[in-house]
Amino acid sequence: MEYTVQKLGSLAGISTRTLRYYDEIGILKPARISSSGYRIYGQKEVDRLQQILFYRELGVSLDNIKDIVTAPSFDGANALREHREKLLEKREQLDLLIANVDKTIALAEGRIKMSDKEKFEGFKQKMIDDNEKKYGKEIREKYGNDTVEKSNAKVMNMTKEQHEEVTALANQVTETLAQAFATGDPAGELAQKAADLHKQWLTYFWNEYSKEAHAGLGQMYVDDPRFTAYYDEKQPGTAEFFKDAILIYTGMNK
Amino acid sequence: MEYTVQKLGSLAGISTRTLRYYDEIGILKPARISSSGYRIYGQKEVDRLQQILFYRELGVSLDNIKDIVTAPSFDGANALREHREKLLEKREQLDLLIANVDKTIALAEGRIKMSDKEKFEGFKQKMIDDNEKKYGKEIREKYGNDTVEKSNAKVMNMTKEQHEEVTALANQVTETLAQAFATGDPAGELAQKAADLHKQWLTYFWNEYSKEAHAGLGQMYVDDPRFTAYYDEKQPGTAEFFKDAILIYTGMNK
DNA sequence: GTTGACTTTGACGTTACGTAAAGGTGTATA
DNA sequence: TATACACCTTTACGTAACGTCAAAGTCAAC
Repeated sequence: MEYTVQKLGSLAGISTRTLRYYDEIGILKPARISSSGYRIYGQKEVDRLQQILFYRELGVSLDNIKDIVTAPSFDGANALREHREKLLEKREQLDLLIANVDKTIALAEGRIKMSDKEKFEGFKQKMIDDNEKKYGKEIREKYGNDTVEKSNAKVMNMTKEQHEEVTALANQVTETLAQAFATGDPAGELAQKAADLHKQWLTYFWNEYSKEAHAGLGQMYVDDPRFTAYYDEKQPGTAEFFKDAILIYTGMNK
Repeated sequence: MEYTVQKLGSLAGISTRTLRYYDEIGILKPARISSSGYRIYGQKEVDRLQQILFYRELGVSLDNIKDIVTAPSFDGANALREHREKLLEKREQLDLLIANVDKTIALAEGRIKMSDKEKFEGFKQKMIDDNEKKYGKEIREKYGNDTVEKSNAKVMNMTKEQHEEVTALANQVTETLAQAFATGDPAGELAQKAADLHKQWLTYFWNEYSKEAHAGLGQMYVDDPRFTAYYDEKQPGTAEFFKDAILIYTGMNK
């Protein structure tokens, strides 16, 4: 399939001027020029434009995009995976912002108070950078959880301290579970510790704890696809593993 | 609390030049000018800057932001709610992009094929607009679910058709449940229909269906805070209601 | 009283295009 | 065959939201 500027433009949702500009700065040159001087784009160019728009969406400068897509060692699949990572980060940033808006609405309605510093949380990339320095890459996963928990805290009307404890516990569960999964033994010390942390976490939400309900929840982690996806995101099989660990922990594994 | 340019700048994560620019275009003027000509900002200015950055984050031009925040009839709380709506939309757009990246990775690995048109899905606001026209506002909720299901489909290695069926079913469950909740009767026709649709949905993921497991899952929707938050998002109490409906449906309500 | 970190007002530079001007091309229709 | 009209071209200036100097005044501390 061959495209002129307008055809490619409307396909990709961008202006013809943009395509000419991309030609000008050498980021996307047409496959060939027709006898009358028209720009003609082909399959390769379509794919490349897709790449360019991906990165543009992320806020990467065209200059940098140029480096990325023209690098001879350009590994498409790998670049996409990195790209995906960045999109996920951006979504987390967005979640923070949304949480901030929720808070601000509550503030406007006089339900809570906010410090000046808090008012800018979510805007600042800085915050995330700081966390990255402290905890390294895995903080991203945590932040995802954090955001989820934050929204839960809202539903649960938790105090700030309670919420922090709960978040810390949830992180510990995730970490311990990941370590435990590496051992492969659901009856092992780590797996049992994960189950115990999970119990502690649950007591924040349950009025009374029972082994049966805990075991049931473990089973559910395998039965409900949403949960399976949640736990298996990093390591497929984690949900199943966790279920086994909880069944052993609660003594319901007969 | 009073702030100079740098103090306010570092608080909000922006440059001093930006603050001076905002003064210049009349979007954020300092509370007063010190005897030596320094810009001094107060509480009102902090709050206003927060508003400005909110809208900036959304991609609103400073010109439009000016109209928004200087309007005498400016309803802060309402503006925030609209803002929140837009952020949620933006997140959905992001989810689309992520889905697209996932697809493209699959493409790169030769697992699927994609049309040129599909390659630009997620970039184009147009698509979302089209859907809005067709289905109205509630599409947003659906899209949220859709995205969730999409990621699950990936985990489950579904075919495209299966995925579509599952998504449709999930939407029906949500809709029927919402209608049923309005009746207030978990034993009523609508609630029982929701439970039945939920069963159908589950059979896509479960190898064998049992009333006990289904009832257990219903109970879990109340016990696990993440699920409660999920179902209660639109209407608090929905999770509890759904649990009751499922217990009645499965005959396990004794 | 002199650093050094702060502030001020210009003023020009930058990115990623938008927009208009002036003109050539392709093809359907009168 | 003319002409209408939607397409294409290059050239060039305009723009938004700042970044980045430069030159000069201010403030607190040693």
